[in-house]
Amino acid sequence: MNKSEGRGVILAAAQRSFALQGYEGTSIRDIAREADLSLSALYYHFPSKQDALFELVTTAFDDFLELGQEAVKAGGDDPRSQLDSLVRFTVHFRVVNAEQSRVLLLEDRSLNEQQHAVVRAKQVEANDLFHLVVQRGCETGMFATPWPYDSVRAIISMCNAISIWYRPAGPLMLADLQDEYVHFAFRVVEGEPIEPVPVES
Amino acid sequence: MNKSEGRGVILAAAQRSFALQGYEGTSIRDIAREADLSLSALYYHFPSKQDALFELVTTAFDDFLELGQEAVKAGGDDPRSQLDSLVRFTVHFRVVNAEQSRVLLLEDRSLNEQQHAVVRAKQVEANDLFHLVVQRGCETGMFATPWPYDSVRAIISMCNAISIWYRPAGPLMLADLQDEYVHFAFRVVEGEPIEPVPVES
Amino acid sequence: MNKSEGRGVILAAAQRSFALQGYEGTSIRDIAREADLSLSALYYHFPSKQDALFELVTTAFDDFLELGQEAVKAGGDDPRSQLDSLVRFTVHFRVVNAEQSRVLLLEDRSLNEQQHAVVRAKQVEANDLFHLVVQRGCETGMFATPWPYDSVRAIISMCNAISIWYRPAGPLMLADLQDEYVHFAFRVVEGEPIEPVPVES
Amino acid sequence: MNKSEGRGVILAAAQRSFALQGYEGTSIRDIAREADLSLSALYYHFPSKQDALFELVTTAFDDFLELGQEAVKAGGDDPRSQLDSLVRFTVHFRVVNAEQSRVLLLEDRSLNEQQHAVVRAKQVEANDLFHLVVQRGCETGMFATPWPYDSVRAIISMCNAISIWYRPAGPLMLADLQDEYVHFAFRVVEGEPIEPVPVES
DNA sequence: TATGAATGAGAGTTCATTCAT
DNA sequence: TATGAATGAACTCTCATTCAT
Repeated sequence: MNKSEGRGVILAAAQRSFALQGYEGTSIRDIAREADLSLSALYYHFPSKQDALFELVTTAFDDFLELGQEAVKAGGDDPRSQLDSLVRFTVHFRVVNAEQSRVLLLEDRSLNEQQHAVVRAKQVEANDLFHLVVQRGCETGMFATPWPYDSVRAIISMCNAISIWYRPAGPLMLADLQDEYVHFAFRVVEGEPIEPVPVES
Repeated sequence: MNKSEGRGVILAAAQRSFALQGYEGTSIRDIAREADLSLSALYYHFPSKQDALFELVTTAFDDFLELGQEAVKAGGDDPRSQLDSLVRFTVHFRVVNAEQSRVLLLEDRSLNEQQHAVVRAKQVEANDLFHLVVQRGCETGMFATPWPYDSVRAIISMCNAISIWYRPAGPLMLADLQDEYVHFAFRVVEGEPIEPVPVES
Repeated sequence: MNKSEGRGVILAAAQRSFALQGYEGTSIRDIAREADLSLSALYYHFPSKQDALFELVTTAFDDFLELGQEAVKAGGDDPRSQLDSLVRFTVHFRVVNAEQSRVLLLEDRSLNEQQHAVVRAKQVEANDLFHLVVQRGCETGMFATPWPYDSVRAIISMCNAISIWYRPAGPLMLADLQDEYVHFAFRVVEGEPIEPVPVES
Repeated sequence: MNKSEGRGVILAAAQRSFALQGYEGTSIRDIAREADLSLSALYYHFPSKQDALFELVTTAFDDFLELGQEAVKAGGDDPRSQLDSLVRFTVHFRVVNAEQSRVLLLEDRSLNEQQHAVVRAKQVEANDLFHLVVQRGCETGMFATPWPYDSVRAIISMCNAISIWYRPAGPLMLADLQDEYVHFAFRVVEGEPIEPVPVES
């Protein structure tokens, strides 16, 4: 197993464990077991448990950011289709990368101050994806909400929560969930959705 | 200090610590220090750290439930004023009892299975406060959302998140926040708010 | 066992172990075994292994200093009888407290910077006991050495080394050793001993 | 880099590290870093950390012994000039090879029993250089000390200690130090130095 | 009621060392 | 010759908990 393989295996194991038990609730022995490696092998690849968390969280944010930016771009120039695309993507990300999302959303408090600062910056950047879109939508009169900033907070909150309650075995199809949340988002910012949403439970 | 005082001091210290560092990230020595008590004093009052968490979480849920039920009642028979009252209360609770809320929302995974079952039941009960109101609102035609169930999830998610991002030192007054979130909730369930919301940032 | 007893037992065990295997070569399990205590009991009494070393070293220096000052005083005003008394005491201390001396002489490098500074100050104070006596002896013409400072270094070095090579089971009686080293010391500083030394091997 | 170069680099790195932090306080990673080599490269050249120490210590003793014997020879037949030469050489060795000396003097306790036996033999041989000279000096009446054996211990102790306190940046020139210690040695054995020592601080 | 002293288990981390390449 | 990857044992230290007083 070469170095980058090793790192990958460890990160995957750590993500699974952190998502399930939390960072503090996970021992590095848990991770080693999950990765089917010896304790010390972990320390060949990562200087500390916290560094592994940091790498997980930053990677997760970078992934989200990159794809989020693409989603906005894919929405063209129209804030409405940008919001549609961004919410659709976010719901997708929270469902498909639920573990990654749970770690990123819940475990950042276990980073040290310096790491936290880095992550907070990425967090702001990620939120700004939404803020910019909604801001422009309001300026162009497409969104009528009196609270552009807090409406974004509300939308982000509802999307993020998906990664916590969503169970893949459940009845909700991802596509339906995306439709729903796009709908909710447009309701919150008080804009017209770009296309009629098919009504079904 | 009598017994019930002692319990109170300990629970307060535990709540502060758990809210800040998480259950697993808090040692029983942290709590003792925070409560300015000896380690053994803690064990006089609580059989274990986990039991203290359990008591915190159940109390928090019971508090929320009791006041939530009152809020619904205070809304009379009209699902619209019930929703108004319920959201207003929830925002209030998440702001004023932010620590309690953070523990209740984030630390339940550290309970044991049996405790978790108890808590999950209360969680369902709490969510049902919203579901029943929205359900009735839809049945009476006052709320037009095609997804009564998931719209409640969205509303609950956005309200709960407040306890995470809200900083009391910030510019947002509680009353404004309540107005906003009531507004958002009505937008999500697609109903008419019971009174015009004053527009200000 | 009360707290100060506990500390005493641990310090004794640590001293024995450090003297034999060195600080770095001694694990806290070694100390615990030697003290017949559990690992964790050690941490009830000392915050760290290094702190135990620090306490040992400072105590050893303080003991040496206090008794050394008394020895000088006991020598009255005459630098010759002061030197006699001081060397006699030092040899005694190095023989009787050989373990303590070995730790103090060899393990100070394992202290942290701040602790080291404290210890270095005591070291200087201890050496000054000799320097002051020899200085005065030279000023009064009783000692003729052209190098008062370095002759003290030589005397201290030879005395300290005793704690390393001396074996109590060996043929050398303490009293004889004291006579010898007093004699050596006077030879080095080039002064007349205060009394004829009985010659025997 | 060929094999013997590699060994040299490693031994140099080990010596530096052991002298500074002690054998037990030095990890094999410290040595690798200091030698700018990989961990495995060390194990190509030495079967174990302890073997490297053994080689360092034996080499140091062999060096000292060889040069010490030459020093005695260079002193001709006269015990006085032999002692002069031997002390002069020892001081030189302790100053110039201070690291080597510190390892040899302080770290032998970390050898295993068998290695220790080998080293102890060399130690005896090295001390015997002095003992033989002083013995003859006493037999010929040139040295008057009543304790030939212990006076050697004292002389060796004061010389060895130099490698511990000496700082090359300090004011003491090597040549002066040699003069001083030759003087001290003759005082201790109670013999006439072979030449007048120039008096200066 | 409350504490000081102690404990066994387990935490994260580093150790000297090995081995396939 | 030399290395990257891995290992088991041991490290210092902290954990939740107990118990005699």
